[in-house]
Amino acid sequence: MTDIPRISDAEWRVMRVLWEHAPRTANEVIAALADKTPWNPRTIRTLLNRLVRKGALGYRQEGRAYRYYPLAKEAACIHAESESFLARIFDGAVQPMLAHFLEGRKLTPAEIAELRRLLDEEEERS
Amino acid sequence: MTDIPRISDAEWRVMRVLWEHAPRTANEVIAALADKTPWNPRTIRTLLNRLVRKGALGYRQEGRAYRYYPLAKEAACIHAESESFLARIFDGAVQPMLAHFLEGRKLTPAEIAELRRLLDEEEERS
DNA sequence: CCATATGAATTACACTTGTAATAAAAGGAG
DNA sequence: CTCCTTTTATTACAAGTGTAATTCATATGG
Repeated sequence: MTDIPRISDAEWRVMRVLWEHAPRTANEVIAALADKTPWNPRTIRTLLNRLVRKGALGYRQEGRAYRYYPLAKEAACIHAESESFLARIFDGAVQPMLAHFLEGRKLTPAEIAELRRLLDEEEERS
Repeated sequence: MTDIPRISDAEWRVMRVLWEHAPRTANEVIAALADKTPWNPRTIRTLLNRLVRKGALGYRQEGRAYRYYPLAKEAACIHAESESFLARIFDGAVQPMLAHFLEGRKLTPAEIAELRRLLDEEEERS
């Protein structure tokens, strides 16, 4: 589980469903995605299958169906993707990236306060 | 130019070189990437070609060679990619994304100050 | 016990991507 | 004018992706 499988765009949608709550059968995953995506159930089954092969999901047999659950940890996957994005688009420079997201974006006062708090923490640590 | 071409990982490296300074010949691009990537010059020429076909680059003939320059605007591409990343990984939620990047990351005091300033601005605008 | 329906497994298929090699064109060295 | 070199254009080729359809196995209703 130390090596993070590379998860594609469509696959992320599936992983998020299972990170949110697991284990789930294929049909439950399909139901959860029904109103968020226009995907054919076949497509979702294919994605589940690929994720198992990649080692991102595991499953337990239950009756004639499977119950899937994540093997890859959400935090680790988010971290990997974030670093990859940062390197790709901002050449690894955090500050310009943060500036980009702050600029011209509407945040609630509460969110701003929370971010300030994180900055304070960050400052203390150094 | 309103529709942003989808630029791949390797292609981004090339675009960044040309956004930084343009127009440039293929050889100049190759030289600029020589110490940053292990790519064969052929590979870089292929990427230039694909980017032209995608409409991300244009070129002027100059003697027997081309001088390439960006057609897609950097800011627009960065924006598109950032939104796509945000949607994909954080389901569009900015605050958790920012929190993720702030946590456990080393920023210089100057960078922290700059981010505070951006938060102030953000606050004023609302 | 058999046909059907349902789930998983296999196969499909075109497009993109990484990573080049080869072909074609055209200007400069002799 | 002809050959070599340099540059662009075309072709290659496997892996990954989006998006399913088809096949295989099996539990369940009759």
